[in-house]
Amino acid sequence: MARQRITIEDVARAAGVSRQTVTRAMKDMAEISPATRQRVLDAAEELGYRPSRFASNLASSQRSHAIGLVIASFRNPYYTELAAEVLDIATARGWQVVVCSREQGTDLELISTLAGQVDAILGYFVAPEQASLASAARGVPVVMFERTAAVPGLHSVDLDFEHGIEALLTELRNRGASRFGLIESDTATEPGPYQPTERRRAYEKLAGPGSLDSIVLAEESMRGGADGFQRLWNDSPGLDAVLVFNDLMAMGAVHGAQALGVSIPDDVRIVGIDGLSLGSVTTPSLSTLSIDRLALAKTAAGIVDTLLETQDAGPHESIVRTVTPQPLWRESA
Amino acid sequence: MARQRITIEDVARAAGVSRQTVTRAMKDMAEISPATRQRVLDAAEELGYRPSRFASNLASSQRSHAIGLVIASFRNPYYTELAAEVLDIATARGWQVVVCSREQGTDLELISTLAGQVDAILGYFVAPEQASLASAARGVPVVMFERTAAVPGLHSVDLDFEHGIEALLTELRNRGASRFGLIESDTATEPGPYQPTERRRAYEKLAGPGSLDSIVLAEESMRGGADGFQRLWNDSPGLDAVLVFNDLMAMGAVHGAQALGVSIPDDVRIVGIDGLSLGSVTTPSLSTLSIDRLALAKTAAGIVDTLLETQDAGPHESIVRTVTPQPLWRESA
DNA sequence: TTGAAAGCGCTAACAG
DNA sequence: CTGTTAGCGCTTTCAA
Repeated sequence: MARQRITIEDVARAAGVSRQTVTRAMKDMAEISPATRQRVLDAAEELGYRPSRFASNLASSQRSHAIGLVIASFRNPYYTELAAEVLDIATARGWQVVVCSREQGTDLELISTLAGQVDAILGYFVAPEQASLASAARGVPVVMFERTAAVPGLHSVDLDFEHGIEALLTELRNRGASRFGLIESDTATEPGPYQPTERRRAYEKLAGPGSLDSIVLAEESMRGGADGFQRLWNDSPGLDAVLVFNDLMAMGAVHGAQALGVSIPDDVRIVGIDGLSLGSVTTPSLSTLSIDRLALAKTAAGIVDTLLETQDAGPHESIVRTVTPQPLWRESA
Repeated sequence: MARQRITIEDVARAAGVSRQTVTRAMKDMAEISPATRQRVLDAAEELGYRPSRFASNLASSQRSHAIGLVIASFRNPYYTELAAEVLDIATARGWQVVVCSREQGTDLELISTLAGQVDAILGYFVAPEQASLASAARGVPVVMFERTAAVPGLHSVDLDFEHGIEALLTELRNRGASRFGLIESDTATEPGPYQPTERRRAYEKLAGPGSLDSIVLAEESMRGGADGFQRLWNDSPGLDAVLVFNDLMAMGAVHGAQALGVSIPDDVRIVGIDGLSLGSVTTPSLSTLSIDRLALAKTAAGIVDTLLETQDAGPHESIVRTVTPQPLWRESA
């Protein structure tokens, strides 16, 4: 037979008082005599009483807010630093944050689980099927990073890669580069057919026909970057600049190049995307298209503010905001 | 005037059905006609209805579990990798995880807030006053990392630095080192008087009188490590081995040494603590006392399992388990 | 200073 | 297939 949970009722009985008196004792309220207070506390401790967080939240009027955050991985500092920013902002607002990584389930599973626990969901989703995401969220607003929201109930903080990459290419050309390569992530899309990322599309569009010489897919890790660079270098001699999907892979690419005896930035310029602080302490330090994670977090939080305020007014049209990455020139390019 | 929350009652009224029928529609239950189902769903969408997670969790018998995790920082991969392990394990058990960093509040504040939201708390705490931690937790069990629990309601996963550091020193001596230095964290203790960390105590005890030549305090970051090394090197000529509080600082120390033209490991051996995977891709790669984060996470989860099972049987004596770090020899030592 | 009553919003067990 | 009746465990009036 399963032991029943110990409730406030049990404590009240044990201490010979009413439930209300137990509440008074537990919450250090004023109107209670020290004697009964102590008696109740002892009884509670004796029984191992622990208030139900669901019951107390239900009964009390001042609701607590919680948001869910889904990052792609805990093994990439970009995401953990973003999580740090989100946590700071959430803390300032008194929100709890439930953090998950996309490695723990499919988008739909994660959203569906979180929807039962939080008031809003932020995160990185693949989102090929936005309608199903929205329905999995059962009315809980979802703010997606780097995926333009197109159905009600979903919202987004987009990244304007076109302008960022344009600035990058212009300066790269000024510095004498003319033959560009790209190392692209092979896992940035859901299981299923590979789809070019927005980074790639922006790059292809801007590099112009002929000037973008070669593209390889690689695993989204440092090792993948090293490997990708070596394939690229072998397949496409004469490259003088390589853009890499993210900084982690770019740091790997630098390693891969060094292992081949290729000098950076003399033989080839390497540029990442993200703006990790780690990139400033490598040798050479990493040039990159920097994404302002604080701005991302703030923007997302602002959307949630709006949504939470109007949450009783019916369904909400998509809110779409944009953050523009900025080139950050260091030594590798 | 504040708008009231939209409840299941409102939806029922709007759709002209009972509350129970609304539940049936929302949860895709069997016994309902497609027509009314759709009508209810439409009404719910129209009103922007979102079920209260507190009410539904209270009412349904199958409770959901959540744990809180407090890490020291999101800027140190050691902690985020630990978080990744904890998340994996929690996910496998169907637990939600609320993550916080110690930068967001004092130990007491964090514990007190989390106590209202979760069923157990894991984390890094300074814990000079264990009794107050326990009382802030209001009966919610707390599992501390690297702090031996000494009062009921608190539990711990300790690290056995003595054995780990002993192995480290023995091998370092075999390799010819004899004059040791230590770069210690200045922030590993709560605001207040500095207290030597367990790492330092173990090191001092084992290095023996006279063989431990110099100790500096430095900020717990890469920059702090670089700075610490330079002070140490200037103040204490003749050192041939330096142990550093953690890998991040050790990587900084390596940089600091290189900036001074000091060769590693020829002029001085540098050893970190943590076992970050990042340490394998630096130049030179970092030797370290590796802490098995998966083991830490598993051990903590095991304690929580025990606690959750017996949660109705009264208060719980402290459970204390230990994990022993292992030397990991790479190039820097 | 304490107790009794009335919900919070939802789900579960029954009836119909 | 649908509605009614009870709670879940706690907090909040309001009396006493």
